[in-house]
Amino acid sequence: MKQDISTMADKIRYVQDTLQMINGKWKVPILMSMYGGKNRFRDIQRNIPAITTRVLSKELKDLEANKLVTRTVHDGKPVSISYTLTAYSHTLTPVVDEMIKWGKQHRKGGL
Amino acid sequence: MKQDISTMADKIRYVQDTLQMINGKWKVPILMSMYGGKNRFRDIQRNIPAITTRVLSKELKDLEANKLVTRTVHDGKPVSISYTLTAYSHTLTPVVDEMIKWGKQHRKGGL
DNA sequence: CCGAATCCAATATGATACTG
DNA sequence: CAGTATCATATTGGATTCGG
Repeated sequence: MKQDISTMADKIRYVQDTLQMINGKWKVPILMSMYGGKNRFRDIQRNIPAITTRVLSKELKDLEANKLVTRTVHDGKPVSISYTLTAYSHTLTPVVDEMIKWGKQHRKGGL
Repeated sequence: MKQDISTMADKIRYVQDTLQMINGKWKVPILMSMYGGKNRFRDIQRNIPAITTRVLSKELKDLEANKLVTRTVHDGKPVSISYTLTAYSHTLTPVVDEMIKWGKQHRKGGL
């Protein structure tokens, strides 16, 4: 078995890289709400309490720029637009799952 | 084996709770840099590239308010002050470890 | 050394209204 | 429905200085 020879400074840099991808209050919740498949803007918004269209719009653009979501325009009358998670975004699942676990066990509001 | 019956809305709330504890660019790196034991302000600052005293001061207060770190004043001439992690802060280890792993595998700068 | 105080810039978030 | 535009506030981050 190999041991982890990363220095603490390395680890801090890794974490900072991760944080840059999912920074802010909204990105992880948005990704979570999209797990099902195709998602329309309005549906995502309904799934995230209290997010405004302005913020959601900006966050979706960030996520797209980071290759975590894909935006697709479906022609038709009227055109519909859907957002889907990329395969890449699924690599974040272990991180997100640990965050869910922690929040569940330690939330202040009680169970 | 029990299944997880949390709804997506629940999970989103859990994650939001977690995010509130570790929000921002600095809290997780600060916690990581403190793993060794007692830490003085100046040492923590040295471990986190580019953090200023103002930010570190504020973040340490937040972390203290959230019971993740303890501030101790050691009498003497001159007095010295140390920060240590609480037992509670160690419950975040799985989250932090996953963030390290992800950052290590996906960082843009290459290995 | 350990911060607090001050000043300021940059981002993030929010409320509301509006367009195609 | 899927956003954009505008305005306002809040939070964060940074530079510098200063006191115990």
